[in-house]
Amino acid sequence: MSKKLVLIDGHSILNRAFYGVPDLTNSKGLHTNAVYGFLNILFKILDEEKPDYLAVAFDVKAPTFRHEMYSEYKGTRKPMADELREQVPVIKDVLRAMQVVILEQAGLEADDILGTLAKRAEADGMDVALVSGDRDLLQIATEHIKIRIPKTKMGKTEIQDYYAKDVKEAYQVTPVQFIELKALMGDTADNIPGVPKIGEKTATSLMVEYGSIENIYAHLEEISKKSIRESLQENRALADLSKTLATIKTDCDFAFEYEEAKAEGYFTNEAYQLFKELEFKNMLKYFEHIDTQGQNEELKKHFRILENKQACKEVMGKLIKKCKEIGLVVLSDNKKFQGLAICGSKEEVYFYYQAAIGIAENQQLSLFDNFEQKEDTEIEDLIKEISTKVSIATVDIKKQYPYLQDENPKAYFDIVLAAYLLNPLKSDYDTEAIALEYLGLTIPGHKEVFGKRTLTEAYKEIPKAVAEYFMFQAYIAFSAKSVLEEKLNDAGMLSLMTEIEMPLSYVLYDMEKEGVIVRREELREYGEALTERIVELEQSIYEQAGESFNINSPKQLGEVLFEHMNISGGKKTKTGYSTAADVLEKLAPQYPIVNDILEYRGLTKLKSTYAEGLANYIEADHRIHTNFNQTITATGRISSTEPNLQNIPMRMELGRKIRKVFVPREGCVLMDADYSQIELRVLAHMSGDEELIQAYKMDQDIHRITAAKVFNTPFEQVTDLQRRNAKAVNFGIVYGISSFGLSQDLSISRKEAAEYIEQYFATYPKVKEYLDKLVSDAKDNGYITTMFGRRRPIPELSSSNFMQRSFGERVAMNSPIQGTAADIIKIAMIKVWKALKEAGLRSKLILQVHDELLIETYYDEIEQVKKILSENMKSAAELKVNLEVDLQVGTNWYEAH
DNA sequence: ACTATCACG
DNA sequence: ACGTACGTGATAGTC
Repeated sequence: MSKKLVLIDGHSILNRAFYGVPDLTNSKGLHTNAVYGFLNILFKILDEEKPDYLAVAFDVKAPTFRHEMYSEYKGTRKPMADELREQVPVIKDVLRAMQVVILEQAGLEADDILGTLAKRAEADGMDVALVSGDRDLLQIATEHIKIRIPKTKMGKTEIQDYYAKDVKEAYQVTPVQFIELKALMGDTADNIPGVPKIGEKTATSLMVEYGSIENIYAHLEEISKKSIRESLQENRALADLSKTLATIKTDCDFAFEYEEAKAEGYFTNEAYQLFKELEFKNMLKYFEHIDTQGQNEELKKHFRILENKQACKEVMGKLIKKCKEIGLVVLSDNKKFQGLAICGSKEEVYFYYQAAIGIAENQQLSLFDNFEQKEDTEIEDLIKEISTKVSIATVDIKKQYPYLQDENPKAYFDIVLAAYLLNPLKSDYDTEAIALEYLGLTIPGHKEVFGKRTLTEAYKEIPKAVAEYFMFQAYIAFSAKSVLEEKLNDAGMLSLMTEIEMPLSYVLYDMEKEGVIVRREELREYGEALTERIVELEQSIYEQAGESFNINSPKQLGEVLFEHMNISGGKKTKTGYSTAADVLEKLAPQYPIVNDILEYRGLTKLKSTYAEGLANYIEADHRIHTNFNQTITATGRISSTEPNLQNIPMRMELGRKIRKVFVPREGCVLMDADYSQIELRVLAHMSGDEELIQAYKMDQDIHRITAAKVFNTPFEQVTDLQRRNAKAVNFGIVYGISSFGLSQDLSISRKEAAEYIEQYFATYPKVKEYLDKLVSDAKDNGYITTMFGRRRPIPELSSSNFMQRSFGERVAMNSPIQGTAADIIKIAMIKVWKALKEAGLRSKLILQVHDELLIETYYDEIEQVKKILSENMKSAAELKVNLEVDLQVGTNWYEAH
C-alpha cells in the first residue's frame, strides 16, 4: 500500500476553528477556542487518515499582506482579531510540543508550500490529504491528492472531501480550470482583481463553454453579451495578472524530509503540560499512558483498602488522635451508609466499604431475619466523633452532613464551594477538575471509573478502581484545601467562604431535609380543571385553522399561522418563525385564534410543568424536597432543581392559585418574609446617590417617587403610565440599561427610551457615575466584586465582538447588585436559622426564592418567628438605606404571599 | 443534544 | 453598523 501524507494549512484551519468554536478562555484569560478547534480537527483527521507523515504549513507573514507586491489592490480582508492573533503562537507551541513538523519559510506562502509538497509526494507515489479551510487549494486536487475542507458548526465538525472529480462535480470545472475560473471572477479577500463585470455565474459558464482563458479570448466575438465581451476585451492584462495571482506554486525550492515528519509520538510530556495549561480537559485522555499514570501510581502506593470493620476502627482511632485535619468522603446509597474514604496525610489514605460486607453476611440470613437485623452504626458513630474533633475537608458537603456531627462551620471545608467562589463561571466542579486546576494532578474521573453506572449500585465486592476513585476524592479534598484557602485569602474571599458559604451549606441541607408539604389531591384537581379548558381551546384552534396539528410545536404552529393562514408576522429565528408570546400578543387583537393559542400555551404550561411536574416529586412524607444548588449561578444566587421551587407561578392569578397546594404541617402556618426592592436599595447604597437614598428615606412608593422626579411632576399627580415607565427604568438600571432593551420592554421607540434613561441619570447622577465606574473597574480587573467580596470574572469585556463586549458591560453593571443582594439574603438565612435554633423553636426555614424566605411556623411561635425574621433580615447588612421586609402568614403559600 | 418557550426573582 | 435587557430551570419538540 502506498504511504500517506497529511498536510495542513495552519492559518486557514486556525481561522476556521476560531469562527466555528464559541469563545473559550482558560482561567488566566487566554483565549483558546481556535487552538481547541484546530486540535479537534487535527485529531479527527488523524483518526480518519491514519497517515504515515504529517506536516502543518504557516505563512510567515500574516495573510493580510498577501500579494503585497501588487499593493495597488488594497486588501479587503479584515485585520486579524486580537483573540485570534494571540492564539497563533500558542498553536505553534502546541504543535512543536506534539512533535509535529511546522513548515514556514520567508517569501513563501503556505499555499505554495502545500502545493509543492502535495505534488512532490504524489510524484513519489503517495496519497495526500490536504486540509484547508480555503477553497483556493482545490486547484491542487488530483486522483491522489484529496482536498479536505472542514466545516465547524454547532460544535460538530464535518469535512468535505474533494478529489479532482469532486471539484468537477461541484464547480463544473477541473482543478486546473479552477485557477482560471477564479482569475476571471476575482477574489477580493485574496487581492485577485478578476475581470470587471464577471462574477461567479458568468465565469463558470465561460469556462464550461471554452475550457480556458486562452480559448475564451480566441472566441471573443462569439460572446453575445456586449458588456461582458467589452470588459474581457479591455481587461486582458488584468485577466492574465489574476491568473498569475490565483495560481498556487507547485515547484518551490523547499527542503522537506519525510522521515522528519513521521506521524507519531504526539502525546509527549511537554504537550501534556501545555494541554493542562490550556485547560483542554477532555483532551487529556490522550495522555493517559504517560507520566500522569506514573504520578498516580506514586500516590496510590499510600492507598489502602481496609478489609474489615476492625481495621477501619483502628485506623479511625489512630487518625482521631494524631490529625488536626483530614480529608473525608462518606459513601451512601439512598441515605444509607455504605462506606468511606479517609485521608489523614499524603501517606495515609484509606477506604472502607461496609455495604459489601453487609450483603455478604445477609446472604446467610433468611428474609425474616433480615428485618430483625439491628443496624450497625459503629463506623458512623466514629465518623461523628472524628467530625467533632478534627477539621474536615470534603467534597460536596451537603451530601456528607447526614454523617457529620451537626453544623460546624469553622471546621468543615468543602473544596467544591471553594472552587465555585474562585470561579463561579464553571459548569461543574468535579474533583478531577479541581485536582487538575489547583494541584496539577490528573486523577481518574467519575466517567472513566463508573461509566454509565451510578455509584449507588451496591457492590458485592468493590472493584479496586472504585475504591481508588474514592480514595482520590479524599486525598484531593485533603491536599486541595490549603491551596484553595490561600487562593481565597489572596482574592479576599476567605471570610465569604467561612462565614457565608460553609454555614449556608448546612442551612440549605436542613431546608432540603425539611421539605414542604404539597397536597397531591388538590394538585390533581387543579390539573383536571385545566384539562377541560385545554380540550376546548384545542378544538377551537383546529377549527379556526381548518386543520389539526401539534400546537406545542413552534415549527408546526409557525407554518399554520404564517403560511397556511397567511398571517403577516414575519420571521425571526434562524430555524423559522418566532411564535413567542410577545410576537403573538401583537397579533392577538386581529386574530382570535392567536388569543386561543396564547391561552392554550399558558394552560398547558401550568399543567405539564406544575400540576403534573410537581406531583412527580411528592415523596412518601407528602413533601417535596427540592435541591438547593449552591454552585450554579454566576452571581452568587442559589438555584433550585428537581423540582424548581423558585419559579412557582405568581404574576398571573390562575397560575398563582397553584400556591394554594403548598401548605404547612399540622399546627403550623406558612410565614413569608420578602425584602422590599432589595436590589434597588443595594444600588442606592453602593452608588451613594443622595437623591435615591433620600427617596428611600421618604418611605413611599419608590417607583412613584422616581416618576415624579424623572418626569418633573408633583408626586400626587403621577399617572399610572408614568409610574409604570419609571418602574421599567428602575428595573432596566439594575439589568445594565440599554435604550434598546428598555424600548422593547415598554414598546416605545428607542429614542424615547434613551430620553427616559437620560432623565433618570439626570435625576440620580451618582447612579450614572457608579455604573460607569463598575464597567471601567471591571475592564481593568477582568472581574467585578460584590459588597462582601464575591467575584465574578467577565471575560466578555475584552472581546473584540461588539455584542459580546456590550453583554460584558451590562453584566458588569448587574452582577455587583444582584450578587450583593444574594450575599445579603444568604447572611439573613444563616442568622435566621441560628436564631430559630438558639431560641429552641420548632419552626423551620423551608424555602428561599431570591428575596423571600418561607418558614413553616408553629402557631404558638408566630410572634417570636416574626420578630426573628424581621430583625435578622433587616440587620443582615448595614446599608445607607433601610432594608425593609414584608411579612405575611397564611394557611398556604398563596395566602402568605 | 439542542432550540424555543415560559415560569420565577 | 453591529442586535440586547440580568439571573435561573423544566418541558416539549426536533434532529
